Amino acid sequence: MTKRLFSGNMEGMKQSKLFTKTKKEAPTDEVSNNALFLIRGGFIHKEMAGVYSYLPFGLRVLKKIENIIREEMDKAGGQEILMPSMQPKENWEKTGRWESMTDLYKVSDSSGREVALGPTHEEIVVPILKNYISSYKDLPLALYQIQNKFRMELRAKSGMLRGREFIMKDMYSFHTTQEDFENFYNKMKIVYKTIFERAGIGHLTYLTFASGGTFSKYSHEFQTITSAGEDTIYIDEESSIAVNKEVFNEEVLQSLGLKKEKLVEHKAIEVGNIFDLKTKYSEPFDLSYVDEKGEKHTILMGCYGIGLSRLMGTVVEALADDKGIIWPESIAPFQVHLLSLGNDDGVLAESNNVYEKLLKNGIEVLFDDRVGLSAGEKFADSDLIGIPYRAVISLRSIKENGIELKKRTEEKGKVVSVDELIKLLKSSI
RNA sequence: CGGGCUGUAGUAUACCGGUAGUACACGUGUUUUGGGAACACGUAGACUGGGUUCAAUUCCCAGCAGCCCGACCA
Repeated sequence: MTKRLFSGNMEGMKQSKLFTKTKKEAPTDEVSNNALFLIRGGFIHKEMAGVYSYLPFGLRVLKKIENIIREEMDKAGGQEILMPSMQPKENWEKTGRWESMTDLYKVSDSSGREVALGPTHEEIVVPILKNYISSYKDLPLALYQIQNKFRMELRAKSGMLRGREFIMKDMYSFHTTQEDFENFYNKMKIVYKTIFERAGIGHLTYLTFASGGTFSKYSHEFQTITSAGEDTIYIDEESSIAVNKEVFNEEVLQSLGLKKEKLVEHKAIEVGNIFDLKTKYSEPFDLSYVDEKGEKHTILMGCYGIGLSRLMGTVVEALADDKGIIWPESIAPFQVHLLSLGNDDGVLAESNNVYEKLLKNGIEVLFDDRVGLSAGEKFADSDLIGIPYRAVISLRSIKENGIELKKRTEEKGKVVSVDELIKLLKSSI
């Protein structure tokens, strides 16, 4: 089932009309593979260190990631909301984080009023709920949003992996008992695993034990193997779990039942995390409920984050080859890249026919209808952009009575009919 | 935030104390068309401020910005 990203006829796009262009030269102010490919392919544009605009391709990928996450959050019982980036200083003073959080962006206007640019939203979501939650009957509850976050990283780096403004899904859950919380927390582990599988990096992503947890001594991270990663983790393939270097010691391994000699060291990037917040944020705002007996209790909380922009960069890092990006079908900007080769009128007419046919069948297609370009240039662009399937129409393919179809990961393609192509693409998602 | 390096066209680069050159991209035209075509013509550039100098894009200083290493990263 294909989810429509946009209304109207935006399922397809003609490259001759697209305002972005691919770049042959790599920019010198980026080093990381994800930023280099995403910028060269026209997915993103760098505004300043750690801050990027999303261009049409990049936005499409982002929307697809967003849809996967939204579906899974909704399935897990989450209710979607959208909270502001500008946040009152008083809320942050109440939790002590106006002073303690060193990477908090504080901005002031000409009247001298100071506000925070949200790096996370406990300070907002908790006061909201004070207006609505007062009984045990209102709980449990889980709210989430997909929204821009701000963090004053002293050193933004690695392209989309560590930005100052980035896009994150943050969910907050609210519970009456520790048991209820733990059930939900454990459910979220499975939900997260599903999300990373659907995003195409499930095979590289591990539930990782890290420092910072409260109820179980650990916090849980989801780490994806990539050499561009900032963390070092030790993976036990058999149980499919990992231990972050920060808590890697004999005592921890023993408590997790892991054998040191079976663990393999990898560089990895944290694509998601889940936290037990206990009453850390409900307490300062006195977010509480009354139970069946009329007794008042402070609400227990958990929080669950996934960096969407980081996930996008991670997929590029983890799956690209030396020619460019290799998108998983689930989050590729388009399902198929249709290339029209040569300037023959018959080829152009046939390409247009096929393009229209694909659109009518609800297939998302990027159509390289540009004239005057060499075949090599179109192939190189196609490899860089990384759409899973490439369909070529040329004098040669017409002579062979079909379309040359090749996966991005394959060396050689095969000739198929339009109907076979449609059938394949309809079933692939 | 400490240390280092770097700022020349949309991008990537060259040379230079005295008129800034090239490639990609872009525009016009002709040829070409299965792995980043060719030619011709054209558009477009020295981060900001101060100093030295007859003269600064070039040398010096400061600021700003970018990158790298480190620290930091609920």
